[in-house]
Amino acid sequence: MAKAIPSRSENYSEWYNELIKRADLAENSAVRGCMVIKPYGFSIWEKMQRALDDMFKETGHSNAYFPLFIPKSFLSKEASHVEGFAKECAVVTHYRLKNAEDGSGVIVDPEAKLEEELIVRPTSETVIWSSYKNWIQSYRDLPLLINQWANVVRWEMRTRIFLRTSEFLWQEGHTAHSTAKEAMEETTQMLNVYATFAEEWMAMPVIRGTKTANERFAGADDTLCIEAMMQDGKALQAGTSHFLGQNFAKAFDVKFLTKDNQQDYVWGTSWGVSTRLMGALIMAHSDDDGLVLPPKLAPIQVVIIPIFRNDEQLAQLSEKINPLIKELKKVGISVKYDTSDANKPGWKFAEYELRGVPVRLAMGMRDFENNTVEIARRDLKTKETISADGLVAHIQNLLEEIQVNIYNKAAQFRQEHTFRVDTYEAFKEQIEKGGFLMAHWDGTSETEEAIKEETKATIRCIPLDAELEEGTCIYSGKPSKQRVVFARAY
RNA sequence: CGGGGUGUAGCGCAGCUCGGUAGCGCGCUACGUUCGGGACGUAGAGGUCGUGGGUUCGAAUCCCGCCACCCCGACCA
Repeated sequence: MAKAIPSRSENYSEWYNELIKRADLAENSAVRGCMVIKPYGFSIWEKMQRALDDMFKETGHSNAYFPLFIPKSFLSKEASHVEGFAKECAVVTHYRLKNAEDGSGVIVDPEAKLEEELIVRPTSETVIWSSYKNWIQSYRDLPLLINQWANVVRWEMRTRIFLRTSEFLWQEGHTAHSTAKEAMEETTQMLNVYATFAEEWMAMPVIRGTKTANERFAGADDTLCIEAMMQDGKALQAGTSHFLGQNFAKAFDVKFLTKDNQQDYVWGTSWGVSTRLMGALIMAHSDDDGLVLPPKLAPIQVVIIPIFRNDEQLAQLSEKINPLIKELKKVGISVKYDTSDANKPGWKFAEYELRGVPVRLAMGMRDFENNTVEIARRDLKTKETISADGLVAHIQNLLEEIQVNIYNKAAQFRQEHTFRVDTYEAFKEQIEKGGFLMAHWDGTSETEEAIKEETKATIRCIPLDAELEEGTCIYSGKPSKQRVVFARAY
């Protein structure tokens, strides 16, 4: 029974939703806009967490945990921050339920109203800086380099599983420094950590850039980001790193004594990536047959499928396969040996393809006698029969090759869908076909707004590594010194 | 918040126009035959038809209300 998922070209968002369901990554929950991340999906997230967490530790950060609830008064201390988040906050007003008198169930106990309402964190700058005030006295306490893994809630009007859910999981780094320069360096460093993670682990090329004032984080002086291209040509912001200046230090009165005994406000950064990366991973590589996972993040890197008619045959095959599994595990490769007789091999082939397992081995009696094994790779959907000798090294190489190949494929796709446009006419025509549009912009919010209004495209970022080039703004004709990245975005 | 759609077995759906005691496919259970690209046979199990009310001898079906979810837009990571 070939139960194909909808194709990308037919209906991209249906393909995305159906793939998530069928690959057993996640499902919608009883609560609108929230998701249940299922074990297979969560194990991918755990792999992401592990890799990122190691990188944070290597760059000197420590994990801590701050509370889910934020006193309402905290949120109003930093003016632009409130403005950015006020519209999407969940508010706790009561602390008790009781049985309804008419027996219709439980109701909120009106007697149990909170003195001060609590906000479910949309992000934690405010609680964290209120703690930092007590933690920091002198330049000797700096830099303070903290990260937390947490859930946050942003009451979104329209949600999309993994990409924009009302509750999501993320990490948020919050650091404090004695100089602006050092804080800016931290901001850049963490952006580079994200870019490295995206490219080396997720096999997803990204553009590093600066956000325009319109797209900047509420409360930041500067926001850096990595932007990736999805297979429908839309942009996805995959991570952000903010230079907070002294904004939160001033709002929460976080001062320190400098070496020469002067009081000064500390300089801050914050940076985060979320379960949105799961959406990015799916949309960057997967195809009409299902998920395609980079080996470095695949929960199962190799699946082994025995082809047998009876228990004796399975036992024979297992005699060969079990030692192989041991060897693979010894070199750190995760293996699944699917001996279930509930489904036929063909069913299993399709199932593991749907789940994006990078390498599949199949061994039947024919192979057993010839000392061979059939090896198939998910990224290219090719297979060959090879000798069972030296398999471990072969698989190691193959996994590395697949990791590189899917990166290259994504990079090539991005290159083929990136266009330099020099007139607004060309811009409007090309934006309908999707992709990144490299165009000159006069640097004003008005122009950006107008283009967004007319074309739904936004400036994804001002690339950090772009060459300077004199030109004129496609919209206003005013002078511009470099091209910026325009795209329609998730 | 606007526009569209959907709620019937675990999942996907038909039945509703024209009211008569609920059906198909997948999945599930048992047994047998199968097993190198989503097998087949036989026998089973499984449903307050989203919810509240109304009309009627009788409602999944007709009428009124409510709720939930999905998709498309406006807001955002």
